[in-house]
Amino acid sequence: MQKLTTGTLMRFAKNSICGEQPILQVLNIKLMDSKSVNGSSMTASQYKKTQRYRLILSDGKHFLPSCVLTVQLNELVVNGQLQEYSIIRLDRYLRSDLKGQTAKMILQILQVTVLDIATHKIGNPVSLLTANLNEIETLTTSITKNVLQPKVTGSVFKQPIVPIINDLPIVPPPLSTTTTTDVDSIKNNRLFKIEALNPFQNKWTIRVRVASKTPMRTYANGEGKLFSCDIIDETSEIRANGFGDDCDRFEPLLIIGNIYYITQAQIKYANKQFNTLNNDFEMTFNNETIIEPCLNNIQPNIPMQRLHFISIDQIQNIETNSFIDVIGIIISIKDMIHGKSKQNKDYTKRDILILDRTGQITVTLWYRIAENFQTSTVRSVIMLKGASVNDFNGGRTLSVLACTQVHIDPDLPIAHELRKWYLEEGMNIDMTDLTLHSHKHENISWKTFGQVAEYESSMASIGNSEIFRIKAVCTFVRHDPVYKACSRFDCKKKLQDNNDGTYYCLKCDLNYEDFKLLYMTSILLSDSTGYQWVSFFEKESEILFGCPPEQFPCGKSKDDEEKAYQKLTSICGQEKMFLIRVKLNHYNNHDRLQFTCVGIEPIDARLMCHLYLEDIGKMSCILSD
DNA sequence: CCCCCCCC
Repeated sequence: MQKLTTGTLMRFAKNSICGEQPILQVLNIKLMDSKSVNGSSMTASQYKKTQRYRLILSDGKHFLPSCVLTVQLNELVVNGQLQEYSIIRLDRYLRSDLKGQTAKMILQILQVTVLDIATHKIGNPVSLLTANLNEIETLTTSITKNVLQPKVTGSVFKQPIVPIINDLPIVPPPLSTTTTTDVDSIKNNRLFKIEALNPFQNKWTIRVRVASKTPMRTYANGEGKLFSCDIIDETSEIRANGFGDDCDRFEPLLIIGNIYYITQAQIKYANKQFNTLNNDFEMTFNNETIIEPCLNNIQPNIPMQRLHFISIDQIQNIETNSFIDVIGIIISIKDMIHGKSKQNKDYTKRDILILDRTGQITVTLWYRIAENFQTSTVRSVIMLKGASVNDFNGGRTLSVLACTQVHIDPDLPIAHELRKWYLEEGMNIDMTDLTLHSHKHENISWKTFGQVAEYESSMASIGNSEIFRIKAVCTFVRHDPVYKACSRFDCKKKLQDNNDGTYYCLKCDLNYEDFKLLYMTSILLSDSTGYQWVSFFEKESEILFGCPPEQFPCGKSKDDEEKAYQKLTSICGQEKMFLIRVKLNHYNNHDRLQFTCVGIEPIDARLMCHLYLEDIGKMSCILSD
C-alpha cells in the first residue's frame, strides 16, 4: 500500500507545493450540480461531458473537500478506476481560490494516476478549511525553498507533464516593452498567461492577440446581441464573448491580428459541444472588463494563429464530432443547395472538395458561409481552423460550423508551399476521395471474382456492406448510360416523360419542366477467374466515359447513335483497379448482393507486385504446412 | 446570456 504524502495539503494551503506530486486518498466523490445541464435537450454523451465531479482528498492528516476533477478525467470515475478510498498521485493540478479567500480554496485536478485502492479511510484527517492557521504559517518557511524545483515523472496519461506554476504568477509585467498607458491598466493586476486563467481567479491581465472575431449578431432566445473572438498568447487560446453593451464597447476596438491587454472578465467552463478551442474555459466580458490596445503591437512571441494541421489522409482516424485544423486546395465548388432538414428547418449548404498531398475530402459549408462563398476561389488555398469531423457512409466529411475559422489564401509558408505543389504536381494526380471510401487503401482486401463467388454466401450472412479491390476489364456496357433525373436537390429519381414537355417524379409526386442528366449504368467486369455485373453511378461513369453526362451523345439521330456506340465500345477492354462495394439488398422477397463501383484507380504496377508477392507468400505457407 | 452546427 502506498504511503500518503502527509502534510502536503497544508503546504498546498500556503501555495507552496507546486512541483510536488503528492500521494493522496480519495474519501468521497460526488457529482456537482451543473447549470448547463438544466432544461436542455442534451444527448447522453453530451450530458456526460458537462458533468463535473467533486472529490474529497486526504493526505492522512487533513482533507480538502473542494477538489474538482477536470471533465477529461470523468471517464476514470465512470469506469470505476477512480472511486472512494482510491490512492492517487496528483500529477497536474491548479489551485484556484474563490474570491481570493483561502477558506474557499479549490484544487483543480488536471492529471492523476490511480495507484491503488484501500479498504478504509487512512488516518483520521480533519478538514483543511478549519485547520489551525498558525500551523500553516510555521510550515511555510521551511518548504518554500523547493517551490521552483518541480519533480517530473511519468504518467499513465497522454498529456506531457508540465510543471505547474501556481495561479499567482511570479512573472512581473514587462515594464521595458510597455508604455505608461499599458502599465496603468495592469498596475493592480499581474500579467497572466491564458493557460493560467480559470474561473476562480479575479485579478488578472492578459496580453493577447485577436486571432479571429465573429460579426456582431442578435439572438432570439432571450433577446440580445453578442460577438465573440478567439484570442491567443504564447501559451494557449481562449474564446471571449461580449454581450449587449459590451458589444458596443469592445467589438469595434478589437481588430483581428492586433494585440491587446485585457483585464478582468468572467471565466467559465466552455461548452465543448460548441467551442472548438483547446481550452476548458471561455471568457465573457463584463462591467469590470478593461481592454486596451498594446501600443507595442509587435510581439513576436505571440503567434498569429495557433494551428495544428491534420493531413487529409489522417482525418479517417479522427473521432467524429471533434474539431480539427486542415489546409488544402479547393479543387471544386458545388452549387448552393436549399433544403429542409429532418426537423423541417430550412437550410442552405454548399459542398466543396479540398485536396492536399495525402488525399481529398468534401467540406460542407452552411448558411451564410455557403451563400457568400466566392466560386472564384477554386484552386485557392483554404485553411480551416476548428472544422468539425463528420461521418458519412463510413467515410469522413468536414463541416464548417459557425465557430469554424475559414481563411482563403492565408499568408502562411505552408499555404504557399501547398499552392506551389498543386500547380506543379497536384493538379495531375488522381487522389483518393475520403468521402467515398474511408478505408485506408492498404486495408482493402484484394480479390478475384473467383474469390468473390466463394465468399458471397458468407457476406450474405453478415448482411453488411463490404468493399474490395479488384483488377478487372470492362467487357460489356449496358446501353443508354444517361437518364433524365429529377433536378430537385438530392432527389435524382428517374423521371417519367409525360410527353407534353413535362416530367413526373414519383418520389416528389410533382411534375417538372426541367431535368438533369445523370449517369447510371451497369458494366460487366471480368477477370481470369470470373465476371460480375457492377453498377456505376455518376462519378465513376464519368471517369470511364471521359465526359460529363450532358456531353454523352444520347440523341435519336443516326450520328448520335453512332457516337454513343463508339463511346460504349471504347471503354470495353479497359483494365483498371476497381473499388467495389457489395451490399446485401432485400429485393422482391429475396436477398441479393448488389455490386457498386465506388472508385477507379489506374493499375499501379508496384502495388500489383506487392499484392502478388503477398499471395505467393500465403501459398508458400500453405505448401510448407 | 450564445450554442444554429443541419444534408446526402
